[in-house]
Amino acid sequence: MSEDKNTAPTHFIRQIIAGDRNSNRHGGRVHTRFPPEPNGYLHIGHAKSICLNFGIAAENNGLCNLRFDDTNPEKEDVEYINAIQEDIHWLGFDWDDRLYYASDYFEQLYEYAVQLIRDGKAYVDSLSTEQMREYRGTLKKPGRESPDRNRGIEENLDLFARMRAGEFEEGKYVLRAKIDMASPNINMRDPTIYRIRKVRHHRTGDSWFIYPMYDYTHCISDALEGITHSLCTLEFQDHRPLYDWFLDQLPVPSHPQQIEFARLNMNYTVTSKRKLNELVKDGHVAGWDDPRMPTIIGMRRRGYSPESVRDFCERIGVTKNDTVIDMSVLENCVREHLDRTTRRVLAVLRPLKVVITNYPKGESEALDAPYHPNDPQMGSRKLIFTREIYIEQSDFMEDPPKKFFRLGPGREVRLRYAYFITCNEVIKNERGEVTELHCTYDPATKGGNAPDGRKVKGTLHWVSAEGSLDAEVRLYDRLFNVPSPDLDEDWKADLNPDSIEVLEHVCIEASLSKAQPEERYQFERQGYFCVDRKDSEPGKPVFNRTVSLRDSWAKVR
RNA sequence: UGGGGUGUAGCCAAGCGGUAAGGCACGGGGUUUUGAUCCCCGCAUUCCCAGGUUCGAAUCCUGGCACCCCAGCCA
Repeated sequence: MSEDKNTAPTHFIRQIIAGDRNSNRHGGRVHTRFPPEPNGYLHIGHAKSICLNFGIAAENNGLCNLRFDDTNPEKEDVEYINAIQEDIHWLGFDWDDRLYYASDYFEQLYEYAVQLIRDGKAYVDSLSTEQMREYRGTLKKPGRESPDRNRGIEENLDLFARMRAGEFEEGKYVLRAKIDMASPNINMRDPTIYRIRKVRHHRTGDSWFIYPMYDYTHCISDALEGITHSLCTLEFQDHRPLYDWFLDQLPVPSHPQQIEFARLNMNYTVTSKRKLNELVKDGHVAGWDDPRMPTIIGMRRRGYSPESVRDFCERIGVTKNDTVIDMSVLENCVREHLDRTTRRVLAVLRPLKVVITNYPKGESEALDAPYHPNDPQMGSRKLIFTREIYIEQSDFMEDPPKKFFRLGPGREVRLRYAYFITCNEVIKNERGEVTELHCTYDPATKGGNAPDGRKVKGTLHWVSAEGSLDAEVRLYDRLFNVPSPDLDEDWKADLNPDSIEVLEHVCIEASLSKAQPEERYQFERQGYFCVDRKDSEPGKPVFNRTVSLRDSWAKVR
């Protein structure tokens, strides 16, 4: 988080709440809720809502509930209920003992519905879906009243009870609120509040044959929980009159205020549960936690820190504007946090053997290497230097172009924290591929400093060829706590940079480098989350040694 | 004349009648044992447009224009 905010960051919701506390509205309380439907995994868009809801509550000494909006059993599953809770915790928020389910209120909701019927404010309708659409009118033309609209109260009561009892097939009847078929707001044209669904519910099992609709359920759930500020996205603005209508008709314990804000859109990123679901179901990705996914768990696997995501949500602000956040904002948050919190290690992914010809055979020495270039507090570890080492293949060019700063024939570079070395001989195989380099080192440059003050343009990562490579690479596992392949057997094969596992290792360090967008992205294809690396032009090497975040992202197949 | 929203830089975003914050991106320079980090400097005479009110307008008024959302027995 950027704690150096000199000006108090603000947005219209914070202002509204400050005003409400000031005027003692809701008794000065602030109580929010995060209400996901358990029909998929949480993504970056939800993170915005989570940070907003839990954040607003914390800032105002209030509370934030977690409530599963589980009114549509057809799409929902316990798998999601568990995953969602883990994701919220990972992000750093907690609802204490305030975990609720809309389904907890089914009985109460039913009683309220009966009350609406008694009051003549709801009726059982037998119109089919198609008929109802027809009767609803259009955006510009008012709707017509259903023939069932004036059914007697007793008959409505009887029918509704029998709907609950499961006497009717799906679609036979619905319960509708009796409001205004001519309303310019289509949501007010006698919205459906209960439908018959003979589907097993993940929590209530087979005890219900009817399920309440969102509009009816959400406002009442909020009211029952004593929510003061019900924050939701812009598309629900038109539903607010309905939200208020239900609460005005019923003897609910409180009347929360609904406040809408714009949902998050990010370029190159799909924030649609439906589409993400499709990617998983159709096998385009390995799962919800595939590192390419913009899900919380996907970002987590990529090595993003929760602090970064929270910072991102703070930086993008909260407004009613339709916006598309540039991905670079998120990436900057990740880089910024990782840069100051992660320990560095040296790594070689595609090894090229280097023999230090003037280094005594069989000898080795331990060199001190700090874990962070700018933070001595992080300590250091010893690197074992030997006659044979590996460097990154891309750190050597036999015929280097002018802007290439690294190793080449006759060139001198620094091995980080070790010595200056000069390349004297290039060994090739039958196919003409470089397989080994013969270099000499300057013993006077131990630690990487030249006593005579001479400079080198490049500083290379390296790793001893004698066993310590594993040790150094393995540091990633311990440092970043991510699963990794077994590097013992054949580390060369396992270090295939096209594999997701390596990607995860690389991501950490990778996140620290910037990249040119043009080089990195290809765009969303057909609305899918599908980002590929645009191949760099043949013969035009990419000099930035650190694999970039976006490269990594794209390299996964 | 359906209804509901929104227009401040390439992308976000403060601003709430007193003379355009900040971040990302970008460009230039410096430090550097990661081509990283870090540090400087630059980046809207103008706020969708046009009128009006005012000593003074991004802020108030009038009229336009553009974009987004709504016709599930989804949420």
